[in-house]
Amino acid sequence: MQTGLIPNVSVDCVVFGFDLTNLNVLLIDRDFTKEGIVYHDLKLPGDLIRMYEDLDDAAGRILHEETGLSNLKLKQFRSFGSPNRLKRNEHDLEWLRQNDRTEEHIITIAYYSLLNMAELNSTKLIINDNVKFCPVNEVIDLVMDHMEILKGALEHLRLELLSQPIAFDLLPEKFTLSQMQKLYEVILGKTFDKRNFRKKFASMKYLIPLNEKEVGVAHSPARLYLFSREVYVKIMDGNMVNT
Amino acid sequence: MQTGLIPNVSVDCVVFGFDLTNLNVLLIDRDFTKEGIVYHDLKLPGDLIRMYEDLDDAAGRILHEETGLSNLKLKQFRSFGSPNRLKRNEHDLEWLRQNDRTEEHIITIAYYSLLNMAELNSTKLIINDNVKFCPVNEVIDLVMDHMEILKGALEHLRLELLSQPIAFDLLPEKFTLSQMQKLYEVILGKTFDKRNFRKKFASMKYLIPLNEKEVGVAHSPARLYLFSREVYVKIMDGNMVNT
DNA sequence: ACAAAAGTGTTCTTACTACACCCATGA
DNA sequence: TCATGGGTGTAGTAAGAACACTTTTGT
Repeated sequence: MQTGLIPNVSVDCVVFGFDLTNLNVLLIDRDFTKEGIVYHDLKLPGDLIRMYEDLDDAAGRILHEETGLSNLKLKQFRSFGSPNRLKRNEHDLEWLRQNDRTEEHIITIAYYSLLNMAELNSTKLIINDNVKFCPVNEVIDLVMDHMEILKGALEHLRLELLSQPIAFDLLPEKFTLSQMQKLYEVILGKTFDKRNFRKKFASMKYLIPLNEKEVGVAHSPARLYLFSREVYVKIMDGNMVNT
Repeated sequence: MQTGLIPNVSVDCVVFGFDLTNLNVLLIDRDFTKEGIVYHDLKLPGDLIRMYEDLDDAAGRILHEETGLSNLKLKQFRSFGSPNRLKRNEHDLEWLRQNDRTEEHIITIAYYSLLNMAELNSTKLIINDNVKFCPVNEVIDLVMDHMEILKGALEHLRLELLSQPIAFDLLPEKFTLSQMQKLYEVILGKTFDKRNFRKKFASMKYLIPLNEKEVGVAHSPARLYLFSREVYVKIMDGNMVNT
């Protein structure tokens, strides 16, 4: 009974973060030397899973090991198993050669996760200095098929945003409606009418207005809101038709 | 360079079929003898994939090998990788023991596919007589975690039905609106008002009414319709806001 | 005083809901 | 002639889209 790594199965994690301006994704620098020149290719956090390890557990463990982040909700969204997915360009081939891994066929299960960057420093820590958030729309090239995985995650994120209350995982605990609108605009890539946007969400009972206002802004401070998951769940249970 | 099977990665296929009355799923009889008694456990089509084989290709190949069906659109919908997913009950354990596979940890990529049973006999063939369609709501027990996979596929099917034109993959080429309504009712598990249902779909330009009627029914024959994927694509392209 | 964003209503159009009867056909 | 499903319209309600100005605050 072997208990090492499974050589053909990995997980990769797409961690999105919102800094109230841009949508960002967590990337790792894969250092790589060829003919004396150091290249800094970027990859998603991810690695082979262990024998007898649950997929979701593996995703959490690997993300923690590579970045220091923990307690994130990770959700599987797709698998990638093309036999040449590791060999997209010359850098990939060279890296595989140097690590003696040119004959590999690895199937990866891709996960995605959402995190609010505004509260990152206080509660969560990123350990390695080769780990960083990059604005999604500035990411133009990643290692292997990681660009495709990122695109898949984005697509998935857009669909989820329209049907699930996931915006609040990307926002600070207390947020303004303008911040929320900005989030929707950045992710969906279009603008919304302010009045219609506010009217729509004002009708949602799980958005709790606080008697508190923004501080430190150079204009009229906006009201802060809170997302109540309890209220959300209550409403959804009521809507359930299927027993 | 080994080119055999990957021992830790499989695909499983959930093939749904509609016979104008029930939603069915394709199952395979896993014969299994214990203490002289033959058990007929049911499983989904599925097997280990080959080294250097694409996941989608593997799903098509394995489904063809086990059932004879070919040219189905297979779509990946989720992975299952719990370390004890193969050992759900005593039958599973005994089967694994007899096949000397008790130490396995297999990650499976689950696929689903839709097929119209009315035209099955003429264009597609099922080769093995241990393969059969069973009404989904009569399936109460499957091998290993296949029940969970089936439930996941059903959930996925319901969501897709509400947002994609997949009903037509389950219907004959020419169909009546009542057949279509029946399909929606069976899959979504609720009934619809006939007038509202017809009004809604009458407004969809990609449903082409024919000057043709049902034959061989013991009542007033209904008009037949056709789904035009060209028109559907044209309409969707027009709606695209994202460039 | 000015710059920057907060906040607020009305009208129109479109989609969904509820609901009941007569008609055409084959047996 | 009867049983079976085919086929049809209206009125009410709810949700989304378009559209512009005044107020508050910090600098």
